[in-house]
Amino acid sequence: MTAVTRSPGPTTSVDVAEAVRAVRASSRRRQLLDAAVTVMGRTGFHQMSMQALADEAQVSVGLFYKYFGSKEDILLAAIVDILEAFRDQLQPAMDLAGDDPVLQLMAGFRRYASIVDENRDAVVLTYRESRTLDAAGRDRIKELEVETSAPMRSVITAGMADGLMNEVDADLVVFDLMMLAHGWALKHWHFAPGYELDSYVAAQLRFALPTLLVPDKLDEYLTQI
Amino acid sequence: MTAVTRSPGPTTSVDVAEAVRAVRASSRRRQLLDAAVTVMGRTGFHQMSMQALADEAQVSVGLFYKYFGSKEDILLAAIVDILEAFRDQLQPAMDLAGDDPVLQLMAGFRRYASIVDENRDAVVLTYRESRTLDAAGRDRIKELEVETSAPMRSVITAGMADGLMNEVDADLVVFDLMMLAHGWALKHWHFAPGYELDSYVAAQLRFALPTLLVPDKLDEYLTQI
Amino acid sequence: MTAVTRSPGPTTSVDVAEAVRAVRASSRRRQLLDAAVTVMGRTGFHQMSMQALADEAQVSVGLFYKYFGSKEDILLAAIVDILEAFRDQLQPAMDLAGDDPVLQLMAGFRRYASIVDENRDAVVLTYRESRTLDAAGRDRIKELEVETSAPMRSVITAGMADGLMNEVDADLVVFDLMMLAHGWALKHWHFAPGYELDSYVAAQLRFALPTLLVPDKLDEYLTQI
Amino acid sequence: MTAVTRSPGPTTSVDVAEAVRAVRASSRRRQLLDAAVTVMGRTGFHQMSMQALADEAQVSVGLFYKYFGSKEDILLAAIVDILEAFRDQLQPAMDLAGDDPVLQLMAGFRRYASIVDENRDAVVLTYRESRTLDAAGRDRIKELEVETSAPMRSVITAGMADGLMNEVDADLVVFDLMMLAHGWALKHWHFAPGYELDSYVAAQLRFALPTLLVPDKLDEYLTQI
DNA sequence: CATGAATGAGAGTTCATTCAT
DNA sequence: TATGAATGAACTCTCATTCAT
Repeated sequence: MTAVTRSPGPTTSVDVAEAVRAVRASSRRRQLLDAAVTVMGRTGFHQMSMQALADEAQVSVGLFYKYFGSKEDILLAAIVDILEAFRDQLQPAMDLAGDDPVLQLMAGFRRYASIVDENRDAVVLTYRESRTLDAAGRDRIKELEVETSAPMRSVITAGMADGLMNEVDADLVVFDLMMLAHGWALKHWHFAPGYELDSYVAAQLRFALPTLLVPDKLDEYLTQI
Repeated sequence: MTAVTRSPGPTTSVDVAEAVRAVRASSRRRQLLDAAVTVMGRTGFHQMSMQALADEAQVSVGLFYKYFGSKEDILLAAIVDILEAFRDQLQPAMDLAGDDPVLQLMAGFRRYASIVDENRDAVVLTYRESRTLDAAGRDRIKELEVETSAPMRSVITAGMADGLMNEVDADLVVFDLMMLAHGWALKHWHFAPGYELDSYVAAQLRFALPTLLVPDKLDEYLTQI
Repeated sequence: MTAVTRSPGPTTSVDVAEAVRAVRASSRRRQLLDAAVTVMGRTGFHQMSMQALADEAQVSVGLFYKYFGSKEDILLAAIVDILEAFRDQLQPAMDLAGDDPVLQLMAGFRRYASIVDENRDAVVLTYRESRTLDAAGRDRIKELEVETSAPMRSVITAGMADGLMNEVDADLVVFDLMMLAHGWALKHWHFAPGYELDSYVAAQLRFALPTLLVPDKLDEYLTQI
Repeated sequence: MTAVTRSPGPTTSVDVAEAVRAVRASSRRRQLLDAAVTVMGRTGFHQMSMQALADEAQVSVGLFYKYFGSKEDILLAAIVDILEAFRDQLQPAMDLAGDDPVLQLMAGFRRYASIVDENRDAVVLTYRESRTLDAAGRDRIKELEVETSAPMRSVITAGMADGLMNEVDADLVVFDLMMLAHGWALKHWHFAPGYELDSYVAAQLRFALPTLLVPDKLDEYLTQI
């Protein structure tokens, strides 16, 4: 399962051999990281032995130590990976929604939730294991989370400036939206029987939009959910 | 720190000596559990060694094994402890708020959030370590969480029946409210600089009430937050 | 094999229970250290696995880590142990030889060599493994070696002052004597077939004394070897 | 650092290309061996990883396995290398000293010490790591050491036969001289601050010659040191 | 009721060695 | 000839658990 959708990056291959090696190395890294997320999702970080991890990835234990400095490094890499996906994919998805701040916000939330859905294990991981990391790792995570929240926050600020949205605490609203999206992973045991991702997103938008929109605008958007 | 406010329980003290012993035993248990929550809050369950735990509680390692069957038992006890506090204290707090379902809901959320505040370590623990438990333990947790949600769910159902509240997905709303309350513990690093518990509760109520109330009722309640 | 002869130390047992525990602990430490020297003598420090060590000492691996911080600590303790034996037992042995500096020196060398003989493994260890230690450990060793050399150096200085001995480089002579004594352990494979400890000591004294004594005094002492 | 001065060996170059290859191979071998001695001198055999060794030699790990069968083989080769230098260079150096057995012995000791000086790391290695080798390797070392001692032993025997030297245990004296020369490497931390190689050699000759020479001959040679 | 010395299985990590390129 | 990615056995060290006192 290679859930994290990553941007390919420009390959200005000066040296072919080196490029090939780099690609192979990078795909190796992905393979290892994916295996790690899978196993951690199944058993948790601490219960995961390096041997079990190696078995899952179908490589030797030692190989992990060529790509990561330590077991904890693997955890950090896995968490940073998913958080970067959030950060990098939110703005583009919102841009596609046109100029309307409300529609942009809705698109942002929808994309956010779908990334959560594609990486449920990894999202749970960010909650479960961030305290496992050292201070530097934790700071990196918090930083990424704040960066991720930026596009949705600015669109709310813009909406308020335009008079489209009520005066709210934009920062709080954004973190609430992110938490509700995380809920799809965190409380999946509870929601999965009754919801699909789409219906969950729709329900949460119906929950959250009323605080943002004046009554007469609300209906207009609710029908578009 | 004995954060969990627990109901005293009926003391049918037939034999004084036995009662004293029971109390001491129970206070011992509390002492040990409090120490466990403290250490786990600091380092996490897996990083906590039984020796460190014994040092924190100022007793020997062996003593823990008189009160708990295993290290994992301690974790389960600590988590169940906090979840029982939620379950047992929500209804009473809501009863004190009178008959108005909206005011009851607000009181319930407020009480929920204040328990979260008093047991931030333990709440984070429920997110971090529930996967550590075996299936039976996890089921117990889920069960308690569902039980806890009952009072708030019924009051919303009642509010909708009375026409006081909009038609919403009551279950989803309750879980959302609980998640937002948990947010005070989970994202404390983000919210603590800008919020006190009271202002956090007020802000979240302003966020959540619009979805529940018809516009003309909304203002009336918002002023009471 | 408990080769290192150690001074018992005063036991002002205020608290009997504690004293008993202390004694037991100290004898444990000796037991573990003796096992370590034995195994290291057999296989060398790096080839010695902690499991093999535990097997030799007939205890569990974990127990070693209650008494020593790390494998390297065991090595340092073993080396320091033997070097302290040299340092502590040389002066007393020399004092027993009376006032004559030459006789004192001979007694010192004889005692030094007999400690070497009783701790051949440990002596070889000091040569083989001192580079294994960290800088602090190596410094401790050098310090002890210099301290050990003090009694023999002063007796030579005294002998020269009295006119009993020729003018020599006292420090060099002492280090030479120590190296020749070490030779009994280091080159045991070569000397053992032809020498007993006593004859080795005698031969080395015959080798070393001529440089120290004027010809007419020499014969007098050589007959006493 | 190519400290070991090695005899070129007979180059019966039938085929030039092959000779070139052989030379290159042999210089490769030297390069690898020198790197090994350097790293081992710095860190010890066991602490030296093949990767560190390859880095030092600026080649790949795999290449070492073209020239040596195993890591232990490298150690053996390094030790044998230095011991062969001793064995091969002692007799020629002594021959240059003329016919006088005493002067020959002095020249032998001086050469021996200077080889020690040029290969301090390697000499320490022979003490530190010989136990690391298997029985066959250890036997090879002992054999070489005995072979090395031969020229000095025969010159002493000759000296005694000529009546130039006192009756001594020739074998013991030679081993003592070698140990004292080794001391320049083994106790370099102690002697280096006060001695140069030359003054160390001189001091040790003043220490050792009195046992060999009758008093009236002694002065004559001491002035030539 | 309370202790803490002792256990030993299992963890993360390293590294000599191989082999396809 | 030379590389270095990959292996996996073996290592040191930790720590939950027990039990004699």
